Amino acid sequence: MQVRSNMIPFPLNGTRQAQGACADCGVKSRAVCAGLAPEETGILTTIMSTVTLAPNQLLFEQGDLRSRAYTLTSGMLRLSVSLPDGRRQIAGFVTPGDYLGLSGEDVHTQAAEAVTACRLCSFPVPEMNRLMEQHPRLRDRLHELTRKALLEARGNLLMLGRLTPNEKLARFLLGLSDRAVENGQPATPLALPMTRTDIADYLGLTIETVSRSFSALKTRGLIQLADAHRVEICDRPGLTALAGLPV
Amino acid sequence: MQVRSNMIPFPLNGTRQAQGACADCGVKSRAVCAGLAPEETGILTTIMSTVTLAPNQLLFEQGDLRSRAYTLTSGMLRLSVSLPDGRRQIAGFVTPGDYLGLSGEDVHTQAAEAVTACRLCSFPVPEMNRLMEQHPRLRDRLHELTRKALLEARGNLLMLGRLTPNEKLARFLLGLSDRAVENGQPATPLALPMTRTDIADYLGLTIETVSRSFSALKTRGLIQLADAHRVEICDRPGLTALAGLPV
DNA sequence: CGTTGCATTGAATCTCGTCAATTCGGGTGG
DNA sequence: CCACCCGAATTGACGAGATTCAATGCAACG
Repeated sequence: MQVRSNMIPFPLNGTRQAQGACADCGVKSRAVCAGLAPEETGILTTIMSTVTLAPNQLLFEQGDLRSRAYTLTSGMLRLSVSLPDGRRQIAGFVTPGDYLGLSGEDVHTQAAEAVTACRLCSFPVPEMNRLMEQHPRLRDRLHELTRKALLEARGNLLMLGRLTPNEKLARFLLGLSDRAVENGQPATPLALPMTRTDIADYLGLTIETVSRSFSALKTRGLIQLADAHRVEICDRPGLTALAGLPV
Repeated sequence: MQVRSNMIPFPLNGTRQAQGACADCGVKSRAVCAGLAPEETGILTTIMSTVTLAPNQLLFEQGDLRSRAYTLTSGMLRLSVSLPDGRRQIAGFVTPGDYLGLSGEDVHTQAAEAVTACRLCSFPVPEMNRLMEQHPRLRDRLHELTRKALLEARGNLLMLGRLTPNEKLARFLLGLSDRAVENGQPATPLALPMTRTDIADYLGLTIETVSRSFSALKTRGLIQLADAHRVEICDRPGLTALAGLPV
């Protein structure tokens, strides 16, 4: 059983404000927006507002009514499912451009919390649904993102069920690195904004095992740790092989 | 490391034949077809053919080109991902009404094999895509099924990462039971057509641990085994509590 | 009636989780 | 500026629990 970091309920530090500037948005090529024709780029603006979150702040909780959908524009979130006794599984880390609300349920089945300070675009669900009907490209884009999310979730099943701790960590680091590249950051050194507890809950391990796995990868010369939250990937092919991934 | 059952490559026992009878189909209320208006029910027939599979027969393999989509009408399939060294994770068991091809990739990322004798409707992917464009309801229905699949996959993450073997087995049995009910069968006794190896690869365990968990649930009076493939659920609330699921 | 494949059970092993101590780094206040 | 404190991460020792290895049981089939 592990102690969770103090959760800050949503409206405490959150701010919402109308904002019309999609033009200079850094994630528009990867986000939902990417599906829209040039003349449509503005349609989301009409129903959109902006949210900011402080680290560890809760965006929504398991069981909350889902009234809004979101696109993360900066920062990182974690999506998690918890059992009554406190065991927690992190279903994924949300990086800029990702959309929250793909599974489309009425009530949230997972919680979303900020890992780092976050900035999001927020859309009311009913309006979003209306826009989807009116704009086929938006609808198709969301469908496409849902399919990708399904592929990713299924890939994680193999990881959780059949990989060893070292293999899990290798895969985790490579996945984060790929996402960093997608977001225009270098593949290495890699920032690990989340805590060891988060990583453990993502990989289905304990923080101690995660820490030992970091040490194991270091010993094998695959990575180096500047500090606990900054990894240098020294041997990417080696890491890839360990992770059991295709070259 | 575990030995796999002998795989039979696809065209060996498979048969394909044109068939026009959706009218008396037993799964049309749960399958893709459920999204179609009465006058549209026939549209799929025009591009459809029928496939039958013998137990353990391979429908497609990881890496195969995805040329067809399917709806299972009877029997059971397993979807699995394997590592080069033979470790395998079963992503899910496919029951009647389920659709194969939701994630929409060009190349299959998982294998599909028959657990029992199966009967499927088969659709060429290009024609299916064309139909989706022409029939919004079909498209929406597939989107809806994709969302459900995403929810299920995410639920399985918690199971694989954080549940104990007994809890995993309890959840597995309850899930199967629920699906049996959806397909018009009694909630108990429950048929387990798959092998212990399949169950182990689904739950991220070994066959021995699966077997011991069955024994543990028996000892606690939660279930009874007529034989290895037929379970009587004696204490559903008890099982539900053990699985950590809401009542 | 022997063979074969699968499931169960037992015993030994080992990995990972638990508990506990130590280190490290960042922030605060004197 | 430094001492102190606190939370997080690392490391070590130990033990529980799952895997591995091995033996037995059981049912289907030729």
